[in-house]
Amino acid sequence: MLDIELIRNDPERVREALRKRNDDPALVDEVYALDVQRREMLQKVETLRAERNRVSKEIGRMQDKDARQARIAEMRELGEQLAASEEKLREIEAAFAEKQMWLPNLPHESTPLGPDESANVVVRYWGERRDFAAEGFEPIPHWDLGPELDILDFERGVKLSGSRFYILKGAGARLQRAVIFWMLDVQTRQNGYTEVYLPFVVKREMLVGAGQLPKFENNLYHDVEDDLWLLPTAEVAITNLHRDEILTADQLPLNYVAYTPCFRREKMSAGRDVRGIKRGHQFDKVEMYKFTTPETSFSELEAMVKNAEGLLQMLEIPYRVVELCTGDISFGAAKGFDLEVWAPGQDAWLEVSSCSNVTDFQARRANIRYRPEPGAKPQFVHTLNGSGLAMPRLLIAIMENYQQADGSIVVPEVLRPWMGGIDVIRR
RNA sequence: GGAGAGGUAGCAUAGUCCGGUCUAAUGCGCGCGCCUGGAGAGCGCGUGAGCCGAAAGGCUCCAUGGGUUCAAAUCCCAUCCUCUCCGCCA
Repeated sequence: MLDIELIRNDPERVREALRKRNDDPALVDEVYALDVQRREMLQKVETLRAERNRVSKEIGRMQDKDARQARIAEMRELGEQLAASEEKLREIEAAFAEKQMWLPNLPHESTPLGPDESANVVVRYWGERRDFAAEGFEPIPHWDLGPELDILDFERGVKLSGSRFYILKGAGARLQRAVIFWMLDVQTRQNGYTEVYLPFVVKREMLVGAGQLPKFENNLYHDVEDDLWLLPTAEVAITNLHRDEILTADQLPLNYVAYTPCFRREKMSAGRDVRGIKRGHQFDKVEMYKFTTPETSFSELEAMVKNAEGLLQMLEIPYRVVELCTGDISFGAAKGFDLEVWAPGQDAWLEVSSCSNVTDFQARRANIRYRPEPGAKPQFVHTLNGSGLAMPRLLIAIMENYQQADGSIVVPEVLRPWMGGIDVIRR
């Protein structure tokens, strides 16, 4: 959500932000017009309410029966007028609130300008890509490696739940568990995050607060009976942890890390990434999240990216860091970086992390504030989220980067304490 | 799931029976000041959030949503949540 003052005072700046995102700037004017209507009607309603309040108190003190009855009759009439105006105000406010929820965050000035992902900027590469030619074999993709090793089962996943579901088996399931446990340990012990275990379903308002609703409704799984929604990312739950709270400055920054499964319908991506486990309806993720002051959010974003990079460095998997352009940053983000790992079996870069500074966008929606100092007026916090890291893709990268000529997979050194003695996954 | 009790501004409580200076009180906490060599204690003052308005000022919020009424923390209905007991259960 944007500050309505900004739309009132500098609508052109907001229109420009939408253009940079490749969105239609007309939305700004619709919101603006509704705001004007809303304030007009609000003043009308409040004037009537003030009158009613004043006279009602008077009636309470009146002794003269007839005069009292006359006043009551007057107020009865005023009450009807008021009810009609209130009804109109409710309608306008609902329309205003809904429209406003479709406005994305303003991109930060440092975010590169561009219409889509082709304008993203690779800011650095890390690690040497393995020279398979020199080793004398062709790397194969995980969708061949996995079934061959009997650690990945596509058919039975589809049997249970339909397309885009799969089964991890034996050392494959264990490897995923090892990666998750290891990442949580690094995040909590070395990077200063507090682990939280969260509900995997949340109420509708939480999705609105985090920015997934109303715009991305078609990507979410939803239990109609109880109006509970499956998390598309832990970010949704963590954002709302401090909903409607006023934090103190010395509590910030708050750093959270959570492991959750994530559920996405992916209807928009039908036909994309159909091979393998890169894009499924269910995946596991360890998510980093920060609540910060406005002054520190951009430096905290850098720190968060470094935290995610550290994991890949310890795993010794080559990756690159991509600075997202205005047309590719997420709906709520002002600035964002993706981490992409090298997947030699497919000769492709896979996104395993996206780190965003959402500034006060979610904080406004979820009403998360802090008091800069005792007695000061509450202000919105800044929030940041980033994967640290996302599962099946990291698993893909491990499988494909650590594969050997005989089709076995070496377990990365750092994961071995969780692998129960398995150093090499072989048939 | 059943029975009972409850949800009031950071926390704890009063107010609800019987609608009207409740414009929501009190204690704790917190902030500022006095006092002190310094701190504590003590004393004094202050202290919810949001919205509209150029300002004066006004409006909203007593779990949530409806309703009754000139007027609702207070009365009525529904829902949610918490606690106690019972039942069931991993």
